[in-house]
Amino acid sequence: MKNEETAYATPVSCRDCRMSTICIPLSLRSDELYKLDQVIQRGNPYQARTSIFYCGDKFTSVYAVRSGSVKSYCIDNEGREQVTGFYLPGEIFGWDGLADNYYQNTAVAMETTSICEIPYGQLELLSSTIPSIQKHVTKLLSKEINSDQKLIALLAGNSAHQRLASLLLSISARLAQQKLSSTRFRLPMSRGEISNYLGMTVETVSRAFSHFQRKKYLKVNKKEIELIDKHALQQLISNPEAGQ
Amino acid sequence: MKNEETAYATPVSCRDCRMSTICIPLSLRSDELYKLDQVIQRGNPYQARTSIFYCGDKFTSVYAVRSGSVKSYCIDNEGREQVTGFYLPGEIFGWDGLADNYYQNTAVAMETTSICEIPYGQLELLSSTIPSIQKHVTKLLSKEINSDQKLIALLAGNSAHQRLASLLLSISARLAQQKLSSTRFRLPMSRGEISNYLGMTVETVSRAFSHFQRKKYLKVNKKEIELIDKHALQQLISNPEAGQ
DNA sequence: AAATCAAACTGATTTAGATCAATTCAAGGT
DNA sequence: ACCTTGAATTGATCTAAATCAGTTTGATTT
Repeated sequence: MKNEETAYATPVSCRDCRMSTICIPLSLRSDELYKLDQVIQRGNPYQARTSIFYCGDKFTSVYAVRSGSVKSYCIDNEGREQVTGFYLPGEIFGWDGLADNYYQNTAVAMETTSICEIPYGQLELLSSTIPSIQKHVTKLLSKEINSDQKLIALLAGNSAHQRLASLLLSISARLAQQKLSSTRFRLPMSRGEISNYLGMTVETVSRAFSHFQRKKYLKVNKKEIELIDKHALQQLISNPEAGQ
Repeated sequence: MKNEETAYATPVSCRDCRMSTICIPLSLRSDELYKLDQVIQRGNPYQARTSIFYCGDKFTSVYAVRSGSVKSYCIDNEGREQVTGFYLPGEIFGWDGLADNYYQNTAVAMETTSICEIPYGQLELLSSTIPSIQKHVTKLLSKEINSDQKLIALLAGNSAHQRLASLLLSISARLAQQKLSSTRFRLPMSRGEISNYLGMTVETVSRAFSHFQRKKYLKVNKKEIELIDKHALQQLISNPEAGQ
């Protein structure tokens, strides 16, 4: 049995979890919180490269990343893997299984990752008696739509440099939300996963990193990133001429 | 006052509407259907190029396309229009406003279009007493996620020819769902809107159409399309070498 | 009917990013 | 310590699609 008192131990309840503002509505009364708490499953951490669910599995739950990170991907028409999303701490994935009761993507831990499983049937039951939970679930779904549409716009309308800059700033902002450093971080994904997600090749990703480093926008060392000039990266996105 | 008896008149109730299997859960009891019916607004048709809502407007409603078609777009970082979706009869749009109560996109009628407005506040109220409506709403949101993710995969992993072929087959399949011809149809959008949506230029779209026509996959005459060899187009998507 | 204007198509040229190829580097395994 | 393996980087070349530059067509106005 693991020691529940240590910093990295699985929290006993949602109340102890620093993700709670994401997972649960802020306005939950304590008796309601208790009910939600009973529903959430806190399993052992997933090792790197292990799947949380597979494309085609029956939909049972949505999942919240507590620590670590997850990628979701599907197999495209040509039989190749296509990355469709990266999920960082505080983010919820698995909604894609809801429409027709089977997951449309495979979800894989990119590193050692601990995850809360939220069985959807029970969440639905809870929703029907606690309206604020229902509202929150709907908002989470809508947020996933918004972020997917931002990615669509990014892929359809931007250059390779702009896409990578966007991804880095997005990761930075999402880490900031979790009160983690927004300027120094370790990318959980490989160059190959980045390039696949952004619709380009590994070589182009690598060259873009080198370019940004030469321009002193950031420092790269393999997966370690230090953002030095976020403003310049922002400029690059809103004006492709910026910086040469 | 318009004649409600003619084929193109606004239906008096959801029961008369051939879109009803999309808008409402199939299992609705007649008293429940009556309640939903009371909530839905059936306004006058929108003329081509008129907006249903603007990006930044306060979120009030979601909308179902009854006839005609709608595009949604946002203004990207460089100030240019970026098309994020096309909506055909039977499809529902406007979910993007749900997350933070303001629409993230502008929705524009691409031709004369009649639309049912579903005020979200009232839909929410109805959902809380009729669980099957709640379930249906959640499924619609999840479907939007699935189709957005398919587009992400398309944009990130496919060539210009493959993207156009995918769009054509997607439109074909969606028309078929509405019992309309899946082989002969009129594209509601311009070449410019297609190219923007698919992340390419008008010239490339035009050349792709010409190529498909030379290959006898289809016949094009401006916006009129006749799909001759759907199988070949399908092949092209799953195997880029197919047909040279 | 002539003039205007925008959408669509086509050809010539350029280029961003893909592909091909080689090297470096770190992590495990024996 | 040495070998193997895979990820990442860098360079050289190639190509799909962008850009630039007309031309054609059809719709709208006068």
